[in-house]
Amino acid sequence: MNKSSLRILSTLEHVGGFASAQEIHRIMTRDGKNIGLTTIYRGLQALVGEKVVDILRRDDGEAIYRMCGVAHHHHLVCKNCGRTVEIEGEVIEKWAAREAAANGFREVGHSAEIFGICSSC
Amino acid sequence: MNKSSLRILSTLEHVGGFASAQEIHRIMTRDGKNIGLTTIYRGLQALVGEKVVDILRRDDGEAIYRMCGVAHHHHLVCKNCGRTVEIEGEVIEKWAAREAAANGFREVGHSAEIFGICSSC
DNA sequence: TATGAAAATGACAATCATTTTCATTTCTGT
DNA sequence: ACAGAAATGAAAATGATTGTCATTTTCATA
Repeated sequence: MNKSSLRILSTLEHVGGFASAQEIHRIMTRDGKNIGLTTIYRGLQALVGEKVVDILRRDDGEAIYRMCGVAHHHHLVCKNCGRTVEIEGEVIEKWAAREAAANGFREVGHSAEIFGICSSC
Repeated sequence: MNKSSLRILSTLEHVGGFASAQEIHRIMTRDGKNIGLTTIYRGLQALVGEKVVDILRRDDGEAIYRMCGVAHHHHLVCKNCGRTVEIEGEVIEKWAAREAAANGFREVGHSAEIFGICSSC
């Protein structure tokens, strides 16, 4: 994690929600932080690689970034015996964020559950 | 719905899953169908407007299209005013199927909902 | 059949986000 | 201080998508 990545991360933290590379660059430039657009792209790539930052897409295809939150998990529940398995749901987080952004929603949360018949039943 | 839109739709039907505008153009050109890339883009836009075709994004941001199926949808709900938007949830279907299979579950169903504050609130 | 307005078409140029290149600068350890 | 490595950013390249505009097609009506 190098210095500009940290500066980018701090900007991302400051804006709160999502921001595109170009927006981040505009903001940092406006605020007197001196940084090149190229460096922003590289920094964001690095942060995404380190899973510190999430990337998703606006409707027009522009990539937007946000700090990774504490990704909450979901449940797989047996309709018959009630056995519950905790599962990973990163795709759901992205889906929720993307759909919400596409429709102009803020302060987004979601629920998702899978139910079926477990192998023992 | 004009003639080229129909030809595009038929191509899309033929390929089955998803295809980008460029891919559709490549396929139609290869198959001797004479059509310009611009017309493909316009036709796809029209089809999306008529809700005959769905648009989504590849990871690299390229737009891909498919015929609207009867794919069941999900809801994006405003916590404040209750406004509800129907949204696409193909990723959810896949996620549910994959996680269920990984854990040996059968007869799988799922629920997923996103909630937040809509742009008017 | 002829005609003219409106819609459709497609070649080409423009736009815009993102990536690549490459010369220069900044670090890092010795 | 010095060499080599990593980081930086300006500018050019890339690639998808959109805009422009002259030409062609469609189609209702005379």
